[in-house]
Amino acid sequence: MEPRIIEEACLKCKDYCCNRCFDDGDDSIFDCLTADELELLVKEKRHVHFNAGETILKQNTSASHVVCIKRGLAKIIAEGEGDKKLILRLVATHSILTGGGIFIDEVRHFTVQAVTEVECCFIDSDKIFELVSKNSRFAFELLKLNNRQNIQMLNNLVGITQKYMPGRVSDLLLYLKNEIFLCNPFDTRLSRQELADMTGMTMESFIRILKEFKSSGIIAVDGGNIHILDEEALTLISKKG
Amino acid sequence: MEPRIIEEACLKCKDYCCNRCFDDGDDSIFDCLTADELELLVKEKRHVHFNAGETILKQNTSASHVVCIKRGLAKIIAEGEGDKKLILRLVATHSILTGGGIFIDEVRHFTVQAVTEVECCFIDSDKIFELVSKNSRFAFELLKLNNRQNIQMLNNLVGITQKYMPGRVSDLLLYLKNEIFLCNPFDTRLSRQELADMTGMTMESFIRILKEFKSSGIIAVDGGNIHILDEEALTLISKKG
DNA sequence: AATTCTGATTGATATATGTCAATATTATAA
DNA sequence: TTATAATATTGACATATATCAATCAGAATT
Repeated sequence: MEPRIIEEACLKCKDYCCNRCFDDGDDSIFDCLTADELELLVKEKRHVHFNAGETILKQNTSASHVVCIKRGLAKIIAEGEGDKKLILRLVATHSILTGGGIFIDEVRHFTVQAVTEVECCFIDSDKIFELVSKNSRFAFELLKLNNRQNIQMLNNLVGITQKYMPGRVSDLLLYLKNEIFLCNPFDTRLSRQELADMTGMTMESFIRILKEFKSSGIIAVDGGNIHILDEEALTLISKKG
Repeated sequence: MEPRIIEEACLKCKDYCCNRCFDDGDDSIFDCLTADELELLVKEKRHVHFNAGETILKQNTSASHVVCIKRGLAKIIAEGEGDKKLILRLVATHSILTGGGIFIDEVRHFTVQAVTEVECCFIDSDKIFELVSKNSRFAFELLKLNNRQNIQMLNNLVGITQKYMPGRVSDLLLYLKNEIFLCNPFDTRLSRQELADMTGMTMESFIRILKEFKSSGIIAVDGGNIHILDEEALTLISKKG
């Protein structure tokens, strides 16, 4: 992949941003843009740094920007009535947050909070709209992104409503390993409370299941560091509910 | 809105199809199409009739078509392991089903089943793809549709995970009145089992909550016919969880 | 080292919800 | 109409999960 004009522009604005910054894993949603379009997108973007724990986007505020996570890990939280929260998913390096409803009501339907230090870019939603109407391949990519999130949430919904706690914890552990950290002994960087909030259960209950798994020899746990020893067992537990 | 060429074509194929057939409530997703594009879309569409109970689309089959509901009521079901099912939402006259993952894996992630008699059109997905790349306004409309479903599912997820049964039943009743049937004493056409499947709870539990509401004077129930007497009370119960 | 503090763990108990079985009601067929 | 099945309702009971309180471990501070 040859470097693009945009790299130059980014060097100019001294935030080390490049097209990799907009790479969503295997195939970037921004790959289909021309140099000019990419330039348009990035020209007035703002590069922002967050410390762990800081709120990047807040639920119920107006969704005027799209955020690209350049480095770090963040959690997406749906806040319910009275403290109750559900962590929908994590977003890692090279993810794009189109936000809850930028195409509908321009209101964010969830909060995004930094888990580690996070480097990200804020891009004006208008720019995205402009590109959607200019470049249909880009629109297609956005549809794919949206679709993917839709399916993930569907699976989440079905899992949480139909499975017992061990099944849900299994799903979480497999998700962390296979989709977020991509390595086996992985360091979650998340508290027990946060992990529990990803499964829709209490911290205490979560800990109990984790303990069961540990004493069954399915996993090894040391603080936030989790090692999956028997992935097959987890898959099985996930299936049977 | 002046009639379009397509009406003529439809009279020809004798299924009374017209551009209204693609009207998604207030603003049609197909409004932005030119006559030629609409023609392309509808030319090879097939009009299909389903009896109540019949399966319109089946989960895990390939998503080669998009379906427009022209008349009737259908339910969208996420099938889990072993009989377990969750009814995600209902789709009524003038809805469009882009299907689970037409933009990703071309696999359907849910089943759609007719509740009443249903008249609908099957349109080739390829046609949709073609239009997305030809007409960016259409792509934008699809993004909106997708986004709306995403938000609805998010609210559903939060509700089901964070609310007690009375709150969930309240949500369901308000949904049925305000978003599906749009009138107050409404005839659900759904069995108690199906209603329960929309809230992620057991039929027996659902019936008990319904009975409580009835004896509190919040609703009146006669078979499938439900009359909301005190909507404020339901809203309150929904809020407090 | 002692002290505080925060997060993790464990235990005892409460409760929301599910399960199972019995009965009532309505729909369907003969 | 009677007979038969399907669905709805109710009750008694089981259990998954939450709640509350206590203890423990490690980090941070003094």
